[in-house]
Order: sequence, then C-alpha cells, then structure tokens
Amino acid sequence: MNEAGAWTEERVELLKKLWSDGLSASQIAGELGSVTRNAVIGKVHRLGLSGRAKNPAAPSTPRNNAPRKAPTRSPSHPMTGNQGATAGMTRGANALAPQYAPEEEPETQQAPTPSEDVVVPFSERVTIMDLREYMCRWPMGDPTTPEFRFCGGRSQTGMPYCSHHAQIAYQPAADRRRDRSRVARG
DNA sequence: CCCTGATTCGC
DNA sequence: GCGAATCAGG
Repeated sequence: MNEAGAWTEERVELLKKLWSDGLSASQIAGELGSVTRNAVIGKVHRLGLSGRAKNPAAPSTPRNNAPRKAPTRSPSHPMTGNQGATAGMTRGANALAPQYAPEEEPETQQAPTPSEDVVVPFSERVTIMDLREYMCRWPMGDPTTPEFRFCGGRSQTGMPYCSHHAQIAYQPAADRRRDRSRVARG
C-alpha cells in the first residue's frame, strides 16, 4: 500500500486541490500528514504549481541577483549535543491543526455589544507594560480605567494589529457593508 | 514574536 | 525526486 511520506497519486491530487483552493503550505502539510510544509512547497514547485493564482508578470519577490551566497552548510555537525531549542519542533506544519473554519455567520445575533473579549481570550490581553512590537495594539475598554488592556495577539511585523483586528481596522468602506456583527466600534 | 512562499543543495 | 535548511518578505 501507499506508504506515508511518499507522493502517491492521491496525495499529489489532494495537494493540487488544496493548493489551488488557496490553502497555505502549512495547512496542506497538516492535512496530508507525515509531511512538512517544506515538503509540500518543494513538491508544489516540482509539479510546477508554484505561483498559485498570482500574476505571472507580477513577481512579489523578484530575486534579481540573490547569489544565494554560499550557505556553507555543515553536514558534519547537524546536531552537536542537544539542540536545546524547543522541546519538539512544534512549529510550521505541526503548529497548525488540520481544522477548517466554516465561518458561520449568525445573522440572528446582531447585538451591538462590542465585546471583543469573546474573540480574544483573557490570557492574551496585556497591558502596555507587557505589550511588544509583535503584539496587537487593539484598544479594549476605556483608557481612563485601570482595566484598560490591549489585545496582545500575534501581529505581523509592521502591523499594529493582529490579523483579526487588522482586517477590522483596515476594512475598505466599499466592502464594509458586510459587517462582522460583533466587530463593533472599537 | 509569528507567519508565508521561494530557492538551493545534499541525499 | 525528495525535503531540510536557508532566504526573503510580510
């Protein structure tokens, strides 16, 4: 039978399906299992699927010269002693769970109750003291109260907010009619 | 700090 | 052909 780790027809087809579906490499890797995101990307490139739905004449990352500078990898000492890093590479493909978000939109719940805490767990809420550059700076509550907190979620570099709040704050007025229900006014 | 894909290169 | 390592951008 097909062994895990081998790219069988089914795996390749599923890979193409998920890739064309817009799923990220890590998600596909998590769904396939036994493979890492790198493996998925590698296979994708090998198949010639790279680029997904991007403009063929619009390379986001035009590596003009990038001489790859000799990485000079040392295969002699892949792991000297102990990696001492995370106890288990819980990163990348393994970090993402093979779960899907159907994103249900309860229209019956149009309550204007701006309770962001419903989407942001308390554990992530931080004060300005614990705020980091990579943390979401979405304001919560009144800044005049001592209970004022920030989202504290994971934000991208350069982004003041996390992915969730970034979409809320950066909603184009044209598409704003969608309304996220509990989005509310900050 | 997190994530993404792209590429190289040893196996 | 495969995939880890690395790079580069967000």
